[in-house]
Order: sequence, then C-alpha cells, then structure tokens
Amino acid sequence: MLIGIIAHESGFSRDTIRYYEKIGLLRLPKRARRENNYKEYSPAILSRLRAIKELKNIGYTLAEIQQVIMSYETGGLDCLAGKAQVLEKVRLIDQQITQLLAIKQQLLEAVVDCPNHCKITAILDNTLIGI
Amino acid sequence: MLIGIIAHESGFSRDTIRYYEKIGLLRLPKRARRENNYKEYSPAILSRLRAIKELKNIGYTLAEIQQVIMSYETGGLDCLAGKAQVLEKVRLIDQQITQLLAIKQQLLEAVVDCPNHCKITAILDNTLIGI
DNA sequence: TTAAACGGTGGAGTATAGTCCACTGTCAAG
DNA sequence: CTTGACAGTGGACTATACTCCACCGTTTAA
Repeated sequence: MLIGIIAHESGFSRDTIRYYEKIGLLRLPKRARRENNYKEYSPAILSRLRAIKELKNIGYTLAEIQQVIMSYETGGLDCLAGKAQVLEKVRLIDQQITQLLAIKQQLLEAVVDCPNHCKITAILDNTLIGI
Repeated sequence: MLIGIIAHESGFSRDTIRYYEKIGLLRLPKRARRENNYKEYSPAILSRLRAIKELKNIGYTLAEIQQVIMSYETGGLDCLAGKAQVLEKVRLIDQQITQLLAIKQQLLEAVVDCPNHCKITAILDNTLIGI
C-alpha cells in the first residue's frame, strides 16, 4: 500500500506518518520500495499505526508508545512491570477524576451560591440535582 | 511575598511564574514593587497559582485557564450568560470524567481480562498481530 | 567586607508533535 | 502530450510550555 492509502486508513496525515518514520516510531524494511522509489507500506504498518492511535487516545506520549511497543515486541509486557505500568496509569486517571470532581463542585457552588438568584438558578437546581 | 516564597508555596518555578506574568496569565499591580524593585506578590496571586495548578492537572491548557479565570473575574458568574458558561464547563468536566472512566475501564480490562497478558497487550494483540 | 543567595530583565534554547513548503519525480486520464 | 494527483526529500516553521543563561543589582550572614 502507498502512503495515501495508509494515511486514509489510519487517520494520520502523510506528514505525520513520515514524521513517525523519521523519529523511528515506524520502521520500514529497507526493501520496502517499489521500483519507482515509492514506499510500500505493509498491513503490519497499518496495524501499528492503529495501535499508535489507540495508545495516543489513552494519553500516551509518542515516547511512551515507542517504549510500550518495544516492550511488547520483546515480550516484555507479559511481566509484572507491565502491569505496574498500567496500574500507575489507572492511579493517575483516578487522581484526575478526583480533581475534576472537586472543580465541578466548586463551579456548582459558585453558580448556586450566587446572591442574585435569577431564574436560571431554578433551572440549574433542577438540572444539576444529583450531580 | 517575594517570588521565592511564592514559587515554593505554589510549586511552580520562578521561571514559570515569570513566564506566566509574561503571557498575562498573572498580572501584578503596577505598584506591586518594593523600593528595591523586587516584586511583591499578594496572597491572591498565590491562590491564583494554586487554581492554575489544579486546572493544569485536569488537562486545561494555559489559554483555557486564562479564559476560565477571566470569566470568573469579570463577574461572569453573576449573570445568566455566566451561569450558562459554568454549566457548559460542568458539562465538559462530566464528559472528561466519562472518558477517563472509559479509559480506566479499558486499562483494567486489559490488565485483568487477559490471563497471562497485561496492559495494552489486549490492544496490541488486536492491532499488532503479524508484526 | 565579601561571598552566597536572592531578585530583575532580556533573550536564547528545549521538548513535543507535528505542519508546511519548495522542488522534484511518477503515473493515469483525457 | 500535457495536466493533475500523488510520491519523495530536506528543511523551515508553528504552538505550547517551559527552562536556562548572562548579566546585573540587593540582601544577608559569616
């Protein structure tokens, strides 16, 4: 497959894919060229890009993704350290949620406590119950 | 308070605090100088920095933080539009929490579900097969 | 008194993650 | 046979959010 297809299928731009190649996140076999010098991307590369996309969505940096994929390829993820890594991530997420809840609480208090009770307060009281 | 104290209390470096001043995220009164030209930071500034830290932790960019604080300070909270804005913010926070919970779920499943594998292995197994 | 520690300013440099551009080569349709 | 879409390369540029440095003045403790 040529880069246009890969870009379309993966959802990354050509430039981004080339950027990933440049930083070594994607490695093409040396022979992965057609006679006209166009790069030939394997389905494996596409899979990898999809994995990268998912990992990015979870909030991993490219460096972390590189690590994770490397660990995976060397079988490193079947170990305790791998699990510890995920659990750490979960811990961070919990922290974030806690903070979000705190901020939300503050915001709601700011809305409800507001001295000038306009009509909206009633609406808010109804819509925000249980939050 | 001088910048050293503020830095220590807020957890930001001096450079970062000065950077925030430069981009206008922090605004000192013109008269907030001692006779020796040292800047005098008020407790309000410290509060603001703590707010910034919290907002940063939950993933806001400095630009967003600037917006949020501005809305807050212009008394936006006392009027209808202000309340709508807060509500919108609350909605976004809820969205974020939902997303975080989903991610956490995925991560936990990745760890717990696969008997021998951990973490991302689930994602990777699905996307990287054949690499 | 003098040296460390702190403060101020301006400007350069860093890291991350791309994005854009110029210039060139290739291919397929009309 | 030309035109447009696509491919390749190298390098410049962007935004975000700092971080560091040089060079200067001030304060404080030995």
